[in-house]
Amino acid sequence: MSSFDPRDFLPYLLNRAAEKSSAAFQEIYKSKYGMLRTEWRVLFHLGHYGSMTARDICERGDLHKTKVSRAVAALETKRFLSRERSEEDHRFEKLALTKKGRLAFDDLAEHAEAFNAQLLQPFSPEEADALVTALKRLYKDVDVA
Amino acid sequence: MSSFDPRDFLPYLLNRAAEKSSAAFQEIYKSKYGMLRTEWRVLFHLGHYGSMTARDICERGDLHKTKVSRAVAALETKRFLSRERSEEDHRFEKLALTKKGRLAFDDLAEHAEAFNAQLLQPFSPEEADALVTALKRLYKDVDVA
DNA sequence: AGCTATTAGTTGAAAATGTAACTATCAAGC
DNA sequence: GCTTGATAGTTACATTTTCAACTAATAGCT
Repeated sequence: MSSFDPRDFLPYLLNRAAEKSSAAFQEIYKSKYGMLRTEWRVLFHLGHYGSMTARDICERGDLHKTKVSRAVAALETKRFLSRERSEEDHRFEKLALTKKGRLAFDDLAEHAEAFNAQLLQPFSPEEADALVTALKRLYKDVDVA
Repeated sequence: MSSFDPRDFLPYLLNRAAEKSSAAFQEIYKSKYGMLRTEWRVLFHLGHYGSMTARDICERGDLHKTKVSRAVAALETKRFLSRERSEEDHRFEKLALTKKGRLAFDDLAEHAEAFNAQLLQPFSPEEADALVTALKRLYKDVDVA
């Protein structure tokens, strides 16, 4: 038929690659730690950047606050993180990984790095770099009124 | 903290870009035709490749059959497509766009192409090409046991 | 022909997500 | 110090998605 191929449609290509790679990696944190996607993301942010508030995670991770709220609650129940109300401003709560959370993060971060490397393996360093840069740029530029 | 940055994690970068670009484009088919994401995808496949079965759409579009089943039902209700049982094999049904469906597709395909071009605008033709190729390759390579 | 395995597609229940409304706390202006 | 408005986070409800079980039809083996 006519027109341009749906399989060259960027949102479609992105979704496909995102979904498949996320699903593949999910196997790991799901089977080892019973985590959901959002929980894994929250864990990763806390592990990498250290203690912060839910709001920070929303911003940094581009996650909706309800998602984060639920993920935090779940992670707390499973004892991967703990909360502490801020003294100065009682609306905030500082989130921090527990020892268990830290261990899980250390383990998963290694897996993540290896997984990432594996994904990028077919590409040259320059290609890999270009891809990452392009994805970031794409994200930034989307307003497209 | 330590380890590699969660924001360089490819599944995350992909998800982010996918979600944002899909959401942006969704505005169009949602407001104009009241379609959902999966419905739009089904429409696009049928419009571009012509009549086919639900199964074909699943394969080509990498969509789960329940998603397609429901999207097809919804599109049929809205009179964007019609079904016809195959004579030879009664398990199959051939799906085809109605006139209304065809009009919607023609319109949306134009929008899609423009949207795609806009997404790729910040990139040089070579970069754009490299990106598309990389996304396809990425998708293909993911098994990563 | 008759039994078993596959395949196309649907459906129901459980899980996840998104939207919007809500609570609680703080800030600012008056 | 009181009112209005913002902000952090939660919750309720509707919509979607996923998973697994299901129907219906065909294929293949004996």
